[in-house]
Amino acid sequence: MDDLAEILELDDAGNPLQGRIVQIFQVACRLFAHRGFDGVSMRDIAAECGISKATLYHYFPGKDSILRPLAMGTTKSIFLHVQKYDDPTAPPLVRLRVFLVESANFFEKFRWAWIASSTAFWSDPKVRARKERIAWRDKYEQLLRDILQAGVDRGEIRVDDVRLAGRFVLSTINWMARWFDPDGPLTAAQVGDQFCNMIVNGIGAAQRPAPKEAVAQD
Amino acid sequence: MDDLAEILELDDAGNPLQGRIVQIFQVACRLFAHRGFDGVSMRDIAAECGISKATLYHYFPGKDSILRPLAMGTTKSIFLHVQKYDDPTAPPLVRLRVFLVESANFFEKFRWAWIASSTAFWSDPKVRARKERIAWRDKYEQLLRDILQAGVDRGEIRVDDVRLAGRFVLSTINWMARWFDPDGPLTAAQVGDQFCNMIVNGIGAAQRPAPKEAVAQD
DNA sequence: CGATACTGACCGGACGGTCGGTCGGCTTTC
DNA sequence: GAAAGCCGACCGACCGTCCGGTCAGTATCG
Repeated sequence: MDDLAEILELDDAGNPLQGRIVQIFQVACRLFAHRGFDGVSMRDIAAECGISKATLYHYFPGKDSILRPLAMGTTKSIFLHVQKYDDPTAPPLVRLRVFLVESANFFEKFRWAWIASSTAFWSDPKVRARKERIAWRDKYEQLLRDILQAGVDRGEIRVDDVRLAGRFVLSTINWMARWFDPDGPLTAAQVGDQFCNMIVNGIGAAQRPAPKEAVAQD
Repeated sequence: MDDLAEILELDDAGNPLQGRIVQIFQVACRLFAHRGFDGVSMRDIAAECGISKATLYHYFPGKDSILRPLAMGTTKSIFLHVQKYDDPTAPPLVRLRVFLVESANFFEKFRWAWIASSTAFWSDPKVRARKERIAWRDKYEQLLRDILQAGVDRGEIRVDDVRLAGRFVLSTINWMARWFDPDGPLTAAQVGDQFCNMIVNGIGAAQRPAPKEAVAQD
């Protein structure tokens, strides 16, 4: 189960979140991930938590206010997580690998929150906490672009369009939410690592060294 | 506007679909793509078509029966479309490029149907015409894997795991639905083409020839 | 005692879906 | 050729259900 307390904001007084609130977040984001925001009713959440719907409203003023911290916390935390592991002085290809592997690690650890958060983004383009959330998302994407640009500047990465290349890289991570099976043979980090190999070296076999030699492995 | 008549099944008598039915499909899939299946009511669809809700039910027995042919038609048609352009005797790297570019072309032409269809798949994993639809989806993915495997067998593609590589390739196409702007500077086909460059050659600049030389260009 | 956790009953409204019926155009019949 | 029969397109009104959300009240606890 995702340890959501790590990625959720503290309450107004700065105290850690109460158990019941964390439970509601956990239940809600698991349900949102499976059935989508509109497919989950407040009754469902309350029942799954073993409390009445009125009690749910005792803790949350509305349905949106359950989703918003989830989406916000996830979007903000993945940036902070990846940034924490990024060493701007390291070789760009190493930074790129760290970016991918740590994004995958975050995805695996907070899988339900990630999925709930991305479907939320998708299902409702109008009002749900867009601005601040998009700002964090942009920082995340910008970090990737910075890495790519650094690689281009150093002559270690060759792309025509850094923005397009950034979307190319993010596609592979973002789409994992649709098919990744935690019980499958590979961990998310292993998938991120292999994706990085393909991103950096390509899958073509034209005259070039074997993938292992092209970039540092851990 | 998507020309949905191309990808939708004919009626029971084999006649082309009536204008009103096509209109309903077009309106519905545009709305589904924007707000999600659950975010669109039958009233919305009827109002957008300029008819009453009762008339809508005159043509369709239920809400699901609007979505199902859309999702089915899209999933089936993209396979048929890509297969039509695939030449199994061509070099695998050329076939891969055709696969990507034609997938992108299909996406651009039937953008709303594609998006509506993929959100539908997502929002409800239970009953909505799963079996047959998944069968077409599998054929589409299998065609890509066949291309990759052919490349591996000929020594023109180097991957550890064809299935994982297939997901890698599909990620880039599937995620386009989330960011592609038809009014942007690139056509979908151009994006697919550039993605193919990155997939085949990688973005690393390690000692290897320039992308243009590594694979045939049209 | 007051504050907090909690509840069942309830509300207005939107949902998917149904029903009885109107209307204009096309056949059929004499 | 016109009356009769028919049919598909269409509509307003309505149904039961479930939604998000509210509220008065109770149990518990420091």
